[in-house]
Amino acid sequence: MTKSLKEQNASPKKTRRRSQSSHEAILKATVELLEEVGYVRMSIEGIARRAGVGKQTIYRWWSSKAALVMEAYTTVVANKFPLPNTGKVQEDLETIFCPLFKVLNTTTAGVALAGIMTEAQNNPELAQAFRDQFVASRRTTIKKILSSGIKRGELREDMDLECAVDSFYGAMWYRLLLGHAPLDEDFAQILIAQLLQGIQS
Amino acid sequence: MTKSLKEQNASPKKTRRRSQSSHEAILKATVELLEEVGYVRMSIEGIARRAGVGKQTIYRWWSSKAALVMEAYTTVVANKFPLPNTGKVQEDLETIFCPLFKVLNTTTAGVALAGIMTEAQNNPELAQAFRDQFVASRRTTIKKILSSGIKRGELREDMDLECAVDSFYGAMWYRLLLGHAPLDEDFAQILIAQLLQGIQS
Amino acid sequence: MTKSLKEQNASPKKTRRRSQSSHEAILKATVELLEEVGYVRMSIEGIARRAGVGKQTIYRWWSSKAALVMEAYTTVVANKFPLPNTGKVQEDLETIFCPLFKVLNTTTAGVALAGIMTEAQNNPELAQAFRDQFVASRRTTIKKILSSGIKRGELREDMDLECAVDSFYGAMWYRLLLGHAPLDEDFAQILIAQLLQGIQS
Amino acid sequence: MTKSLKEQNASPKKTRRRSQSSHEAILKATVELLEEVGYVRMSIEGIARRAGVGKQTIYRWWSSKAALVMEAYTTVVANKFPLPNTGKVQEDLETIFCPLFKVLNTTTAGVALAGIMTEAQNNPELAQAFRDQFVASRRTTIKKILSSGIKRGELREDMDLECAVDSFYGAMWYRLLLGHAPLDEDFAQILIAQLLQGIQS
DNA sequence: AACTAACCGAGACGGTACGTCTCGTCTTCGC
DNA sequence: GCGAAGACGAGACGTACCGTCTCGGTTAGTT
Repeated sequence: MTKSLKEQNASPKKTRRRSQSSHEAILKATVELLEEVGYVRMSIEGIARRAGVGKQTIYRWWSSKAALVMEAYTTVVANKFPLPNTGKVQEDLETIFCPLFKVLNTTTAGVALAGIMTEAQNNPELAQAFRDQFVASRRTTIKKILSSGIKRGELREDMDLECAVDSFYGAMWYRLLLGHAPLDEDFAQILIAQLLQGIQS
Repeated sequence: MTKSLKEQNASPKKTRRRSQSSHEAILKATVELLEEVGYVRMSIEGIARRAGVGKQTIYRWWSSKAALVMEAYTTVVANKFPLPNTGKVQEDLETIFCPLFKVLNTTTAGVALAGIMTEAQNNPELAQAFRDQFVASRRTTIKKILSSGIKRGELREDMDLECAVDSFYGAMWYRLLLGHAPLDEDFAQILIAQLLQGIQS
Repeated sequence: MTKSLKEQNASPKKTRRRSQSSHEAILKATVELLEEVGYVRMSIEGIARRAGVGKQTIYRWWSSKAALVMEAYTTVVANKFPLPNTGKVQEDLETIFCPLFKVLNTTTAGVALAGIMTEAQNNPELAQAFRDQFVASRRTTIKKILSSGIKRGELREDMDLECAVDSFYGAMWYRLLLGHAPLDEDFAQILIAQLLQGIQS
Repeated sequence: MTKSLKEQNASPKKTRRRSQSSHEAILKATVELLEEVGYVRMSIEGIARRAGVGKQTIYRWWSSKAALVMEAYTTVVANKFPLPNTGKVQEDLETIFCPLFKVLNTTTAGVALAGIMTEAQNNPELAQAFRDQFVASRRTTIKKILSSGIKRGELREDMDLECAVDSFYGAMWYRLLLGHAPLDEDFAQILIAQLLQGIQS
């Protein structure tokens, strides 16, 4: 995600273009530092130093630390979990959430996402971008699965889709941010089962 | 929440004690600034300035900005919602969550909680304190309600209590932090109904 | 006197250079504050505030408050009193010391020098710099005058040059620092006369 | 030197008097810390800590760090060098200055004196006390020796006493504070000889 | 082949806030 | 009522980064 969505410069400019090597060095340094020191301890100055790059080169292309992190992780996390949506609802959901929880649990992706959410609390522009570019597509995936389930008659017609999606992702974020209990595959299965069946006897 | 739990000095110490007026002025300034500028823009220096207090007096009694905010809001939010737990499960849950969502939605309490969660991402000590002193008691309340429901035969015996609690509070935090949809009383009711009944047809 | 003597970078560096206006504003603020509040009451923060400059800009170029004061006064006091050394010893010495005492007496130069000497007591690096860059050249001037006097036969061959110089400057510093008696031109004349002739009958 | 000269309470009050042991512990801690960390690095807080005494107990009886140091050293240095004044001027002066230079050179007395002089630059009250209670008596001693010399015909009648004293003590302080050359007994002898005879051929 | 932007690294700049330190005063309690 | 203990308001310390702003130097496309 670069500085602006309006970057699609209608007129393909004539002069020197963005340095590919700097771009990569910056993203690499970002990922490394995120692992090493965590989100808030990671500074733009530190990234520039590590990447062997001028600060301005970072500010030129990204609007904030979080935008940087978002670019670094968006593609990685994004396209790893393609849409199944072909079998039963429960299986489809497990196909999505089990590996997702595992990745958040065992890599720095969790810290990165938590960092973005953190910064979004005080950066409305980033919050918007995060919702639009990252969260929305993942929510849509779940909604499609649930919608298919409704069509197939597996799920109630009167259910609240948004609320259901919030239940899944809410529980995930809650454990990710609060850390009071493990965010593992077992949890994914129980969560899915329990929401599908309800807890009423 | 002061710096240590051991403050209940069984031996009433001999020297000058904590200044009551400073203590109050600091908490007051904290609440005011939180409303005015938000969590991250609020600085310890600013609080000290506003409270007419030396910085050291803040550092002496609180370990971080978040600890300060936590003390300022813990009591306020905490004891406003006493345990109902006398009727049906659904009613009890609504008695808890409807006013809670409303408060988070319409006052600065939501921003404050989000700030604490934010800082907890990089302050393990605070994270622990937040879980132990704030989150735990609220989770316990819900667990009691659900347990009573199980005893009364309203809820399944084989349900996962922790997972159920995560579903409720997870959805709440998710909307609080991400802000993609309103955290209102309607949402509380739908969330409760849907989790109780499940979404399966 | 900037942070290093090696600043005469034979290779004219490439990046943004030191801001001339900031440099001047800092020296100006230093001199002003020295007059207004005295050496120890003068703080780096205060200088930065007065000069409209970031603290880091001061720390970048000077290692201490004293180094700052030294730069501010070195040139001023230094080159005002060129070497006479052409007539009789007594006249030459008076040409040096009379205006020097007057300046120390009637301007803030005295306070500044006292401040440097003060800080030098606890800053060996500064003490060295002060001796090398400030004191030494003034002592050398006097030694040249006295040496010429010896060659011309005006002064004894067996005199101790160092000790003689200490007698002149020692008396000056003593009155400057202790303030028990005026450091004026009369004193300069008596001091010179008395040391030249001795006090023995 | 205690806080006030008016402390000689004509009416020996009935209530608790100054604690002798605290008084001594404070002076002892002062001397120790002066040796260990030097004048400016020594703080009132540190002295109180070392002496096992409340800060207020120090502030009650001394007006500043320098006043403390002055009391600690005044008696020590003061009465060690009794007035000779019985032989020839040169011998008398050497009897005074040789051991004095040696003490300043080889003990912490030099650092202590330098510290007092340092603080006096920014504490007029202390400066006055230092001149009156410490410097004056030492100057008087020298003046008496010189006066005797004049009476005996050893020294010129038209000499400037003040200026002569400044020459001796000035050179001493100059070497003590600047440290450009040793302040030893050889220097004392040369200084005395040279000032007595003059440097003119 | 020369021109000419834009981009690059480097890092100085005015600032804010950090968390620590010490100051000199104020308050409490025990002896 | 003195003295230890230490909390208090104050404010400077030196550091870390912020985001902006020059600097030359280095690339690419045009021309």
